[in-house]
Amino acid sequence: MAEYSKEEIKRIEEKWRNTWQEKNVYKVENDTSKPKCYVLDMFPYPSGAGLHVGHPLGYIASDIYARFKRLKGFNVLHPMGFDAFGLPAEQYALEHGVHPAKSTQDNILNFKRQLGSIGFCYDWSREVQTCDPKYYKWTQWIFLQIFDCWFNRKTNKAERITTLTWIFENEGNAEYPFPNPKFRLPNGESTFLPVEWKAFNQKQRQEILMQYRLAYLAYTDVNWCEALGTVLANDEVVNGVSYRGGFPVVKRQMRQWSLRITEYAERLLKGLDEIDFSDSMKEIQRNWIGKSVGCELDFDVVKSKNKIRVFTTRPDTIFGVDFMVLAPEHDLVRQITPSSHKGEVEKYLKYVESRSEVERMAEVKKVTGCFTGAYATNPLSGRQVPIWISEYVLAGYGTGAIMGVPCGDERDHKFAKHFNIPITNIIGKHYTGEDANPTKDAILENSGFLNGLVMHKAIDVAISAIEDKKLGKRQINYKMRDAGWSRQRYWGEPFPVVFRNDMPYPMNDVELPLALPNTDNFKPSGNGEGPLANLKNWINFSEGAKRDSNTMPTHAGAAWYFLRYMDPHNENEFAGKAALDYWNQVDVYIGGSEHAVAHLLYSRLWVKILHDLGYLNFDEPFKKLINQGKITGDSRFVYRIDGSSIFVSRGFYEKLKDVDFYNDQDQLTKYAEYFNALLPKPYFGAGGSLTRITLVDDRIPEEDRPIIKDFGHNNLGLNKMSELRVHVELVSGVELNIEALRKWRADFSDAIFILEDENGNPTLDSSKGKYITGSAIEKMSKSYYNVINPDDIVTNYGADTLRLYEMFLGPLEASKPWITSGIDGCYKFLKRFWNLFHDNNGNWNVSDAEPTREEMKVLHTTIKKVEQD
RNA sequence: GCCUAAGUGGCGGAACUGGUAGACGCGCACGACUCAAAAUCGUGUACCGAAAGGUGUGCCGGUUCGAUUCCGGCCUUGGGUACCA
Repeated sequence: MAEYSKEEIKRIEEKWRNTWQEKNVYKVENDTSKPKCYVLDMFPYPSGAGLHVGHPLGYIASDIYARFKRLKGFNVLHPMGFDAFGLPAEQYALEHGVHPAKSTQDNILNFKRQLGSIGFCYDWSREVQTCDPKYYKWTQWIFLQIFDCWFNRKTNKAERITTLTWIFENEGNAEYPFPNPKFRLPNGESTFLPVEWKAFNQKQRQEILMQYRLAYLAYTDVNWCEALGTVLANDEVVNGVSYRGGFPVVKRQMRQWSLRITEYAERLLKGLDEIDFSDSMKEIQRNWIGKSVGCELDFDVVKSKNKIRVFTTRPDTIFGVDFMVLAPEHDLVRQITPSSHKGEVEKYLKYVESRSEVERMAEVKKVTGCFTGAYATNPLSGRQVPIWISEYVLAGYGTGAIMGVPCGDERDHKFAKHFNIPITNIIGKHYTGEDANPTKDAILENSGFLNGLVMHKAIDVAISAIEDKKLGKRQINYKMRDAGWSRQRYWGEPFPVVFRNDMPYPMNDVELPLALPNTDNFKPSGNGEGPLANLKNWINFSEGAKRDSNTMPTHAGAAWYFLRYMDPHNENEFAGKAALDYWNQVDVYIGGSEHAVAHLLYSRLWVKILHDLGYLNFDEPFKKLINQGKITGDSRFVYRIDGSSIFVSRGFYEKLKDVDFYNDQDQLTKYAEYFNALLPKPYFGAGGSLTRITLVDDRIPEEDRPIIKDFGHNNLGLNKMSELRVHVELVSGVELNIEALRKWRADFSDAIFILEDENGNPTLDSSKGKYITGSAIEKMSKSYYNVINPDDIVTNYGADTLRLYEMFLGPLEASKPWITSGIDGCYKFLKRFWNLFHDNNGNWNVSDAEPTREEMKVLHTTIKKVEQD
């Protein structure tokens, strides 16, 4: 066959890319009689690093599917765009003084060039960029729709605020309690009558409505990250440090926008049953929502009118309550503490306050607490139990108070043991006295009217009794919190509201977009306000009117971009009704599992709200989700003897690493002699006395010779070895290219490499032996020298080889290593395929002869198989 | 700990609803072409065994005429998650 050089590959691919572009072959129309298919990739954040081979994996899969569906007669929407707002561009601006708009555009151009070279069939005329004012106009508009609605728990959907004001004018709010049960009117009440509503002034009404709005302002505990100068969402905080950068995060109160996603907890949970996500993905979302069913009940505080309300999923264990625990932040702590215990309690509260989030996270197992001196009465048994406070009880979950059942709950058990609180056993031999047993299968003992019942059956009996006696009620709790929606950042969507008299009012549709003002000052203004606060004229744009100095999180633009693709140039609506109805749900959505909680939940939420408001006739955005696996890197290691510049091949490393370097003198002597036999002069040997052993470099004159390492044990100078990563491109397979390595890093230029020959013997002669490297599969990272850039593959082998090989690596969903050795196979495969239709000179060569029955059979079997696969 | 996915040759991985285990590729070996190498093409390649034959899908057991596939128990690895009462 004709061989194609790199230049020819480039020429051919360029030619067809240009042809496709000129002829608009991938342009998609909205009005067509064809059935639709919507194949979507998670749009990328255009980072400065460009694409690596992991990025295109999902894009290639979706591209193949889109192409297939198109050939099968579907009208396929297969767009691409950019999630272009975000923190990295802003940080880059701070460090390099480049405006985020500029660096973002540069990065987008680079991404588009890279995507283009892989030959994707996107309809680029539908491209969206979340930082484009024409786009974020509608992000702001949708935000205002969310601001303008509330969740009606009776109809189980979002409704316009006007329906709520009508209710307040006619019925008051008795039937529609505040979503936050702790909220009180200035008079201390939680309900009001229509006459009271009418008497409220404008600001008071707005404050009450704010309690119901699905996008609302409130003073909330937020994750404040000093280093980033911003607030982070819960899912941007991992183990008490920031997801990006790993900086410490502390709690802080700020007036923030939030989305009342908790109102949708149940619908978000139920919706999972209707959509085709992987089990693990659904499970992650379920865990995040964290539904638990149980009951709330009140314990009377002895010699006081106070009641402590607890939430429990195990009311069956109520007779096993040996103590109560309040969160340190609980409102009642100071009220119930008698003066005799005030000192102790205040001391403990101080201690808790001093504990950072990081410390609390790191020392989860540490038991701390303090007795308040007060007692509570068990409403069912009448028994009095001590009330403690402890940081293991969280203020933010349930009621911020628990009933301690040490025989059944591990944490309660540890607490009781630590503070010597007597433990009541209600589960007989299921409790050994050593560990708590959370079983539901035990027969209850010492449990009054529940005696003799199996625990899982007693749960319902106990709840019924509690409800009958009006001690409490059945209750469902969710772990999920409302979503913090303010960011103290520059590079995001401004909030389209105007503050008058400290309350926000929506801007008119015609005033949108509220453009992000231009500035060169991206520094956070400190004390919680974002860079926009530096622009005094913009913030205080007119008398008595202020703008919000925060911007929205990147999730905002990403929460609805899949809708904009349907009608990307519409200037009157976020997308036209006809387009929305036609394209409907995304049929296949491909992207990484790292967006499991944030992006997917917020997208689902926005779609549900827009559905409730009548804009969409579907209430789940993604019919099917496929999570492509990560492509991991394939790193290469060399083994350096510590403190020297001698590298041993892997075979010796494997043998030596198990040797006891301090005690196994015989083995070490063997290897030292073994290596010494090769080296220009003896290198390994006694570098000191028998008691003090040092490693020295014999090439340095003795008087200047520094002690490189002092081991104190073996006297051979043969020390432990370290693994060093070398660039994967310096290695073919596992054989190191030594000359390339010497050039790669100057400090390796004089290194000695002990090679291994076929029999595993050491040699320095490169014609007799090889340096074999170690290898490991780990994440692709610049610092691991294992990053593969798809551009290089396209240049050397062409786009088709890259595409084929990425699909060939293994199942789309599995994470798998990028091992370059296999790419030749795909290249050869394509060449052989090409040769089927071309002669030796590269000319098209097929026969027009009538196919035989046998040939037709093969053809159709193949078609069928390809289609099914 | 809990949830979840997975474990098959030297390697990446096939095998759809229980029906010939190892497709395809890498690697390796041999052969053809070549003065030679590369490229290309062909043949072989799960393991043990000279062969006949036997053994094999993480381990132990079960259901079945038949199990990589279903059931029970265990081991290992990846991912998620955790003072959530």
